[in-house]
Amino acid sequence: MEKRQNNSQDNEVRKGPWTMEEDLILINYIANHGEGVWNSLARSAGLKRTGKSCRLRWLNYLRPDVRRGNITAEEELLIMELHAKWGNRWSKIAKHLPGRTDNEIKNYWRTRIQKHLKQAESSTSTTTTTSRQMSSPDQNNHDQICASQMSTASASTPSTHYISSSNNQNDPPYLPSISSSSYPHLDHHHQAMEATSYNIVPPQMHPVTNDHFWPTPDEDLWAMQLFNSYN
DNA sequence: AAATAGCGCAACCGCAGAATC
DNA sequence: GGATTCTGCGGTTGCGCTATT
Repeated sequence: MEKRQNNSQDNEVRKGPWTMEEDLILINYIANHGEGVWNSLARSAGLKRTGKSCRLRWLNYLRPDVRRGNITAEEELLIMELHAKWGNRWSKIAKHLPGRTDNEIKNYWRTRIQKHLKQAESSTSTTTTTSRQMSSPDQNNHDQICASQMSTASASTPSTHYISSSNNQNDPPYLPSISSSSYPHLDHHHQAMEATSYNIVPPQMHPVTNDHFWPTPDEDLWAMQLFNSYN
């Protein structure tokens, strides 16, 4: 079936890194109208981006409950555990790691865990498992590797069940957490800003994750505060 | 100090399934 | 019921930063 390109691609469509102005437009628009219907959102907001691009930017980067900063040991364990169970179902795995995005987990897996597994493999195994299986994992082999890694990891790390996973699978736990390191990631791209310029209620320490978070779950408020802080 | 390699991550792409017309 | 559009997912790429030579 021939798929037509999105309407928002009919005109000139911007690609590449998002600018501060684009971020602000998107944040402000979502604060006022909510998210969803991304193609029309992109058009209505006046963004020269595809709906897909807007969605990705929002979900992976701008959303107020996105947790930034290092993956903790507990999170890593959980990722390995869930990956052993489900394979590369990153979005499914991400639902059990509040504030982490599927993209982040996927990247983390590919850049860190896979590397560690590879190293462990090369030091402990001279047999049949090939590096190709790691770079393009066959699911069964992959799960076996993960499972063996899990047993190793569990031996050295207390097998705590991290994060209060929601009882309801369809209702992922909401932690309105923004780690303090989310400042630098914005600064990195938008040099004009400094953390102190946000003028937002200071973050508190989350009792479970030991991460910083804002006590209000009000995303719109967060977005509006952020928006106002630019002006 | 310059060149290069490696790494991390944001963003893009293609595809499949769902939703809508 | 078929065509079209939208959404979400997993895989991949490319760029910027850092470490190493």
